[in-house]
Amino acid sequence: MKAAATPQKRRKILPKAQRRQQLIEATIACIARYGLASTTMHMVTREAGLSVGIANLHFKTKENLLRETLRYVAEEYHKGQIDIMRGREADNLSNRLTALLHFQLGRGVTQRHKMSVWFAYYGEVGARPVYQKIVSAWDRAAARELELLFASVIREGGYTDIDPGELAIGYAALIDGLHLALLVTPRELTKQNAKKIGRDFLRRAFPNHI
Amino acid sequence: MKAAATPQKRRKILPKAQRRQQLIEATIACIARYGLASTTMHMVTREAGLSVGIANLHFKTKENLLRETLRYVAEEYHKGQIDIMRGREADNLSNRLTALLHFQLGRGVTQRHKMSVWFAYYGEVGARPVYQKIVSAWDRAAARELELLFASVIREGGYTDIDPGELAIGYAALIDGLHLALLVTPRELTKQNAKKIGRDFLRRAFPNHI
DNA sequence: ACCCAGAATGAATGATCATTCATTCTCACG
DNA sequence: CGTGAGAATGAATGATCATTCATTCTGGGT
Repeated sequence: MKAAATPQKRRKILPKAQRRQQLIEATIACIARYGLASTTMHMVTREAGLSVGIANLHFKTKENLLRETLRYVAEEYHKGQIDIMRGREADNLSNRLTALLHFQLGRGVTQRHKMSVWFAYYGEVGARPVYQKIVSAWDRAAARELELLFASVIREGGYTDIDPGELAIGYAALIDGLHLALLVTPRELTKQNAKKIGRDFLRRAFPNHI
Repeated sequence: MKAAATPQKRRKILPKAQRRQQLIEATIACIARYGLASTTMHMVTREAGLSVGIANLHFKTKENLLRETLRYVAEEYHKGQIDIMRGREADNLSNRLTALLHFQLGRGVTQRHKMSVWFAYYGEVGARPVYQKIVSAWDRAAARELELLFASVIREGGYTDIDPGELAIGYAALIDGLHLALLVTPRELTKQNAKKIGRDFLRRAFPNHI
């Protein structure tokens, strides 16, 4: 008697770029579920529905895979912000501020598994200079863009006594802190409320705009 | 010929509480230097100048040691805050706000290795419910205290249109975010500047006090 | 001075994991 | 339809690590 026929998954050959993407997404899923510390190559490749060896084929080492995954996540988040800040559709500065806030605290970004991945890497930044370099490069780019936006708002509103650079750092810190609060103490803070808190921050700085 | 005499460290017997403390501090040092993921029991016990077996003697497992270490770190930080907020010396509310800010962004708390440990654990919160419970318990306590302080300030200043609970969450988020910025992009933000940003936040909310 | 409860040690064990590579399989191309 | 370049596989390997426990050592009690 033969063993019960396992539905024999047929091997599929795909372009390199596609496999890399698939592995990066599996990595994100595993980090969100099990944490950066206990994510193994077996988990990642199983999650992707592939064999163990595949990881080595496309990314030389685990370290490489983790690095590329961070690059992907960082780019996704920061590019999203920058696109909104540079956006031409919302020429109105008030609308642009609001759109930014809604992106930063909206459904897409504040999904628990996305924030988990984000902070998992932040947690290793203190010990891994490579991660710090990747994150800080994107952070700098977003901070510059935010400073420009705030400078425009300050000019338009005739606000005095506000340094756009400092306000940008403060606003970015507030948003990061709200993400952390949503992750750590979700019971105490709804996304709705987080948005209101962000909006209040902007309103106290730019009362004529918000 | 005998081997070069290693200075033969004499075995020392100490009370349990003292050894536990010693191991927790060694754990903190290792996490700060190598990260939570790659900290091993050998590292920790070597850092403490003791043998490997000692860890199992005082903490049943590695998981226990890490949990107790988080408890220690969380308590240290949050108790420091709460003590200031409840402090009787500074009966003046303005002074109390300032003292709090100086503690939160001062030399003691913002040391790189302390923030590293803090965020290392935050990074695992998404995957380890135990960590979340420990951190969120302390967070809640500090948030309640901060809300009371802000409520007093609001009453004294006759500020309208401010919800003390929401402002407390916002302020706490800002401070967390500033810690993150100090850790990730220290080049872009001095502690001096972080304090100014925190102070500006309070000033915009409580203009008569700051 | 002696003893022994239990604190401390560290070599040994077994589990887990990243990485390798001989082999199998696919499919674009002639 | 046949073929070979190279994509994909997964059992095997060796390294690392948490945990164990037989043994050694210490110091308070007598």
